[in-house]
Amino acid sequence: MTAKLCARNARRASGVAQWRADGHEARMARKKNSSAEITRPRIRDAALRLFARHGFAAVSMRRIATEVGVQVGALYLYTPDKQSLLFDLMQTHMQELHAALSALPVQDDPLAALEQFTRFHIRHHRARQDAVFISNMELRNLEPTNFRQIEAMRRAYEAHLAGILARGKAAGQFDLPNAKLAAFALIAMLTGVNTWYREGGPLSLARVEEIYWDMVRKAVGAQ
Amino acid sequence: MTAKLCARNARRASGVAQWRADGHEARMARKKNSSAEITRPRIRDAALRLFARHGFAAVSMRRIATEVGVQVGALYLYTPDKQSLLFDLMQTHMQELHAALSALPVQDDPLAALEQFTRFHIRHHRARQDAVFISNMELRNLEPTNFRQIEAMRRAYEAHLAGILARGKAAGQFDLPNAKLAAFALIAMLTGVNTWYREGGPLSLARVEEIYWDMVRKAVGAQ
DNA sequence: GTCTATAGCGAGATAGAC
DNA sequence: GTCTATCTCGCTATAGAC
Repeated sequence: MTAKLCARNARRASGVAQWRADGHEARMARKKNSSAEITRPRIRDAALRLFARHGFAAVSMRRIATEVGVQVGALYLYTPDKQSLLFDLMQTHMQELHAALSALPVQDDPLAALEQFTRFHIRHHRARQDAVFISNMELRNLEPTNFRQIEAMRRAYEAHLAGILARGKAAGQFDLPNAKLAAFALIAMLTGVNTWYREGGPLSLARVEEIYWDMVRKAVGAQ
Repeated sequence: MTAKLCARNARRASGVAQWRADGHEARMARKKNSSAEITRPRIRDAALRLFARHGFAAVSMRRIATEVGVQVGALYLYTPDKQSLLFDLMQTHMQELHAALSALPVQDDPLAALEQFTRFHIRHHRARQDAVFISNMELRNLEPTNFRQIEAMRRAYEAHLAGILARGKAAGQFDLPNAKLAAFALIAMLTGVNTWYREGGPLSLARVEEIYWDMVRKAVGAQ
């Protein structure tokens, strides 16, 4: 009984601390709906991290709830079920990826477009390691309808790169046997950075970008 | 009751068929220990396929048993627990990978060695898609001791390629900023073939080998 | 909006009959 | 070597109090 009360108090205290960290006045935590506005992103953050670390099937709703600091029943105020939570995370990730890609300046020159894509891919994926990991690993845990939606967004992303490569090939700037395969190969190569790169290692991300861009440029036979 | 007997008979019949397929006389199925010699590999095969398709955490021992055609208790004659079954599959895969790599003829020329490695990697991994998938995806489900062993074998494989690249760089045959990163990049790229290649597609595996070797050769700045 | 409590199910693993 | 039966546990999801 005593232990349970202590846990509650600790949870509430950390909730207030979070509000302060977000730059709000502490008293705003009392406003209507304020706890929901806190809890929803905290559930998403906890699920993202736990799914990435242990895998969707290995993480229980109880564990997510514990991480957030609520009881398991409270999670179902924010998601109808566990599957929807996974789909929501993956869909949001893919939507952000496409939005960020669309926000890049248009490059008429295929070589400039390829360099921009290469650097963008490394930076964007590096900054979202957990979401990338989940989106690559948990496709098989999506129900068919959900799978098709995510898969379509993946294909569109690959097609974007394949388009750049095809343009460069048509213009005689790239020397490529097959633009589509090259797109697959390059994306696999670039996403692979996430498997070994660690903050604080011997190489800066800027240096990694240079090294990978060097390999990409050569691989497509540019110049 | 009737249904259960039917299932049993079907199981036994298929067991005998397996023996025939292996080139043994049908009556050898009666020999001492013969069922164990059948059941063990069938458990491994079923686990390999199910883990690859649905993920380690999502596959129950009951499901593996059903696939093999035995009751769940029988699995524990062959593995002390589920974790050991996963580790055994991954360890066997890595050991076979190293054995196959060691069996390749020695190539003094770095370019010849790189071409041999590229073609070997694509072919070997393509022929073992389920084991490769598991070995890449289920590392996080290994207990720490098991993880360290598998991880060491992975690093040794990467180091082999990095060694080829470093030799070629030292000899002035390759133009590379960083041999170790190039090894990571090339392995990610080559393993990626498994994510899209399907038997019966428009490209033969031999053609895929050519296309990827073309990209690898250019990426390392050979010649 | 969150809690407590629980329904209903399936998991991993083991014991003992045959 | 395999089966049947079972122990014990943890899971997803829901109901109803506050």
